[in-house]
Amino acid sequence: MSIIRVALDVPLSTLFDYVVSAEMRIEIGQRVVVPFGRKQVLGIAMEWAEGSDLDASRIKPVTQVLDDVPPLPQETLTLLRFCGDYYHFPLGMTVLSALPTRLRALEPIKLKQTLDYTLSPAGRALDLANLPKRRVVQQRILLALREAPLSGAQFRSLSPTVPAALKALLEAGWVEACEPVTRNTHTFNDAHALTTEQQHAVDSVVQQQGYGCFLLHGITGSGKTEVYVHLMHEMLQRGGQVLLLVPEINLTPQLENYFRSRFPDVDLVSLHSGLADGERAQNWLKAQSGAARIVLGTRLSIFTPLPSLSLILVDEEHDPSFKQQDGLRYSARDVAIFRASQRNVPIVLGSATPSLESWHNAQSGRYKLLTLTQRAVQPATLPKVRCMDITQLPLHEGLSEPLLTAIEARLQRKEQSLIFINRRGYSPVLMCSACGWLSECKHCTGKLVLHMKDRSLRCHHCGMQQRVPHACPTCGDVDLKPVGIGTQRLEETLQSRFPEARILRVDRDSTRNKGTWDAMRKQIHDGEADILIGTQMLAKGHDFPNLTLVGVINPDGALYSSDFRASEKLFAQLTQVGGRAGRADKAGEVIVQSAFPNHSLFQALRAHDYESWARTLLAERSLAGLPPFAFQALLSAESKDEQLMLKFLHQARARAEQLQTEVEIYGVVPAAMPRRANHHRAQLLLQSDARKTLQAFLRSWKPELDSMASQKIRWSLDVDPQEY
DNA sequence: AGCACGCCGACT
DNA sequence: GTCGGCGTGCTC
Repeated sequence: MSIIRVALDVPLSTLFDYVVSAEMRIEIGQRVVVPFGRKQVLGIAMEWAEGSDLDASRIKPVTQVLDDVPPLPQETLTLLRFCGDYYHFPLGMTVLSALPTRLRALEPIKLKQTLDYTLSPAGRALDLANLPKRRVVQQRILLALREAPLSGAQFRSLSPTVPAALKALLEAGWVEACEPVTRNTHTFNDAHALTTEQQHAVDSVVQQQGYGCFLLHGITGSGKTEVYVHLMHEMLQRGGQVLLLVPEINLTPQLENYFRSRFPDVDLVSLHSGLADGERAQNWLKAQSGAARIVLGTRLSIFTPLPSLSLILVDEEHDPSFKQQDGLRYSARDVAIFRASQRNVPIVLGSATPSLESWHNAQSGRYKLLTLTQRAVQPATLPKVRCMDITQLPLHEGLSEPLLTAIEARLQRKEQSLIFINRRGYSPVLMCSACGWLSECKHCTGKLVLHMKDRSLRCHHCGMQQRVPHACPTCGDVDLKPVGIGTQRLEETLQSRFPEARILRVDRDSTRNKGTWDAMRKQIHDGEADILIGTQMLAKGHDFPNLTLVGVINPDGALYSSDFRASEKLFAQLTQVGGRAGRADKAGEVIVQSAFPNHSLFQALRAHDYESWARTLLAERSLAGLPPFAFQALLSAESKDEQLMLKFLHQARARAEQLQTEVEIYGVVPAAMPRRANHHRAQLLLQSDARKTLQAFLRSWKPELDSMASQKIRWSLDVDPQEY
């Protein structure tokens, strides 16, 4: 009697044993349907077992083996085991969360067979001259097929109307589907010669034998993408697959088009949460089969099986969105590095402002540093950065005169300005001018944000919404005033100051509807907006060639934040928004309004000197014994019952101390947002100089936490936390 | 996580 | 006498 151990989507660290009947064929990595409790659930066959600790009578048989798709390769299973282990997350949930939703369903999936097309005997005999002249695309297809069979991707590069023409030709019986042909050449649209620096970067990676981690540090506009393209080209020539990880979904469609235009006949798929379940599964399967040669994806794509993976690229490696903030709290960048070493292939981390973790590793020699110092598109220059001291300047609704003058100059020159502000809504708070009452959320620690459009007060943390009161709830005074500036109020102010200007506000409120952001981007590109007001959404994204001014409204919060990474993030963010200005042949300008214009952060920003800034921060971190000089784990808990939640954390802390570890155990402290949606939240930080020590500790501590758990408490353990 | 079982309060 | 609250425990 054989027993197989199956991973299931349950919060338990164990696998589950099932009996496999003699006639049932199961391969490791296959999806299986098994009885669990009173339901049938989907699992992954992980390993064969010699026997079982359980009484034979309790072991149920596997219901069904799904052989609709190939099994997950052992390499992927090993990667997932590593992740479950490293992030101390239940193995079954780790494995299942790596699968596209559609493949977690009990129903088998129909694999869309990717076929090539070739001329049928009839098509071969056809005289093209007899074809109606107007059927240009059909003619082009037939002509191309005389040379060799073509793949879907190659067809697409012929004309956008290929699908209809192909359908007609298939119906006419001139063209027929055939088994895919293996090709070892592809079309590469080489844009222009690489700079010496770019060439050096490409050569270094190309010459790398086996695993090697490269940090590609290149200022905005220095052509990191061009390096990626050339690396892809090289790896494709060698017959390999390339995985490119990118931060957010709102960028993927454009990037996808871009890479398609550079490799018109290469099979490229994208993987991100914006895809429909079916499409995502099909793309995933295309990657798993090896048919997709380039895979472009957000963090979730790091677990995709790639049989001939030969290079991983992580663009904007410092970006916080690579870290998952719930469930399996993995860092896709870190998993990517593990995967590259597991696979023994090179990996490139690219950024204008690398994370201090990566920078530190590059300094110590663990990573190989590749630097791009020149802007690739001449004669573009880096934007000039000016800091306005808002303690010395009068402000009009939050805007300084120099900034307003600069905007006006852009309007006259028919150029675009971008005002970057980190608060959406009209104003971040409503205040009673009589008694000082502030609009606070009943359910959270946060303030209610005033939204003028629908005259509501909204909580950005729990989603609570209420109408703006007519009078102060405490003293009854009717003089309620908005305090502080949000995107909506800024829009109003600028509109009254520049009545002729076309102002576009880009934030989560204005782009909520699907497709809106795309439409807005087009508007900006076509020059149909003069002033853009936006939150961090606008910091990333494609170049707006006519944009020459970026204004930053009071980013000071990060300078005295309790989050020790706040200033690192701010520098990256400001560098990124600054990079939006003056990318074409027009010089750009960045104006930052701050109460601390001489802060070292702004000095470094003005000098475009990431390196000295990183040196300063690393010195501080080293002195304070913080990451990257230490490794952390964070236990967070929340509950409606504050006492119960605190009891859990204190008990967890006591157990940790009993474990006699060298790991430093901090006190139980309230979370950054101590109350959210009526849940009280607190946390406990663990730290060690050695990853190993921390991991060993967590391994013995985690089971204790599991046993202390109670239904009323939600808790999570975050290894290498990025937010607190 | 689900989903049972199980033991105490207000209802036909 | 039952319906149903959510505390506790198990799932191969």
